[in-house]
Amino acid sequence: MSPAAKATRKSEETRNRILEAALALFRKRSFEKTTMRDIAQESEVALGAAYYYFDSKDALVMGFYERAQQDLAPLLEDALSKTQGQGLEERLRAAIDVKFHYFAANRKLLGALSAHIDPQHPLSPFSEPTRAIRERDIAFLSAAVEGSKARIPGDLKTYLPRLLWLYQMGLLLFWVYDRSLEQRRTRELFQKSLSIVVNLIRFSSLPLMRPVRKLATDLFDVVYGEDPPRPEVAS
Amino acid sequence: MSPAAKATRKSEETRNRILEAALALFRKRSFEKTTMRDIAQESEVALGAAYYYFDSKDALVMGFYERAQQDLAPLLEDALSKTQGQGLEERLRAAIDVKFHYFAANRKLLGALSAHIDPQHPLSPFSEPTRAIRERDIAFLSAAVEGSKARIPGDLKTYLPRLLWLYQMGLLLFWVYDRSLEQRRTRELFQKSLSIVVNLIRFSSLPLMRPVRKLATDLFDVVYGEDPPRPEVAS
DNA sequence: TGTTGTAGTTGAACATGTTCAAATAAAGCG
DNA sequence: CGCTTTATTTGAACATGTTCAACTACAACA
Repeated sequence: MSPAAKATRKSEETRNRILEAALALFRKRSFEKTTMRDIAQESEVALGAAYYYFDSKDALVMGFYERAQQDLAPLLEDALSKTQGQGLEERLRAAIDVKFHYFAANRKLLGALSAHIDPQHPLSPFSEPTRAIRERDIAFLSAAVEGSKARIPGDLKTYLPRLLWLYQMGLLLFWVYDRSLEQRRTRELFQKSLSIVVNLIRFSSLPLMRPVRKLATDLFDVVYGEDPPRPEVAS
Repeated sequence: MSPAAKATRKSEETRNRILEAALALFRKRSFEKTTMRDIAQESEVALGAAYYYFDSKDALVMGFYERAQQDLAPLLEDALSKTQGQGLEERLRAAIDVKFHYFAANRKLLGALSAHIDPQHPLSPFSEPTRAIRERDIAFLSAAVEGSKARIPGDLKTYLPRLLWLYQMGLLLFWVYDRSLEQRRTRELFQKSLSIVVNLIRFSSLPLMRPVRKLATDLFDVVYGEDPPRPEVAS
């Protein structure tokens, strides 16, 4: 191995060690109660070094999110290929179940990631920094629809994946803060709501529902409309 | 005036002075960029005194919220009495408009109040500390429905106000983060969505829609279900 | 091999929300 | 009034996220 490659690897190892230590502490003690000094100590680097690898405490959570997305990709592909050609409900359930499983050990930690509504906040599920992750996620829901038996009218095609992403996001959010035993309520909500969602899609896909679809998609366009050029931000 | 009353008044004045200074600074410079030291200086008290009157920086926002609710009550009553007996759409529009108007000067500040999804966070719109305010708010929506021409089926009666509160909350939230010029998008959303909401209520109130209503209310019960007794919290 | 530049590392210093023991003022009471 | 208790005020001290100038290690290169 070239010396340069060795250095790169060492640097990556350090970065990884810091991230691991951080996530372990976050899980053990919650995001809020873990200090950057704790993380530095646990990963045996100086405080400043942690900031050399991660811009902020939030960036560590972002690191978790990115890794999650990487881990999830093959799992989701697997779930979707196993349900290829089945009903939309089965495919959506399979995809969303993958996430519940994957995040089960980090349920609380997920809260740090989604605690902010403000689209300007880096960790918000609606922020610019999380855009790439969000879009890859939406692509999976798109694939779930595509590979199912469901026939979706053309005027819904572009909207449905984002709507389903919102639905799934709501479920995960509810789950994160679900204080019932073993998150029983989330399970019940998932079960009941998914069937309703799928029936709603089926029903709204009837040809005579076209005007209703128009109402919904118009509304969606207002919400998702592009923001105007931002005013200069003093830096 | 008795000395005790005088003291009470003086204390109230100090508290008020701190709150005013805080809100003025929040408006001028945003919640985040205002420090407690700024507030203390502006209101001419020591840093510690600010904490004597307000438990935390967040508590100042809570103070704003409480005052807003007090100010809003007569305005809402007025709006509702003026639209007595009119359609649900008019009454809801009137009520929600009152809020947009009232909060217009504090739109950004409202963000500090609603930035947190976590129901455990004191400032979350779903938290225990904001419960009283929330319930008074829901009561107004209840009154808006009651005094309108709309006939609501019995099985929806208890749910509708809370659903409308969620709707209104969503609108306000969208507004807070709406970066379009003069919040044009929020206005458009309000306009279009309100009509859809009212039509949805009308439609779902048809006798033959009873099973659909049952689906919806069951779902709602899962979401709003009581949490089990909380585990002891180490203090 | 010596030089130089880059990547990585360090801990002190800073800003800011919050706490707290001590000081002061005011109220109540005999 | 003098004493006691309570309310208010003070600013130093603390915890923690973040920045930064200085230092070290090491690779590349003449």
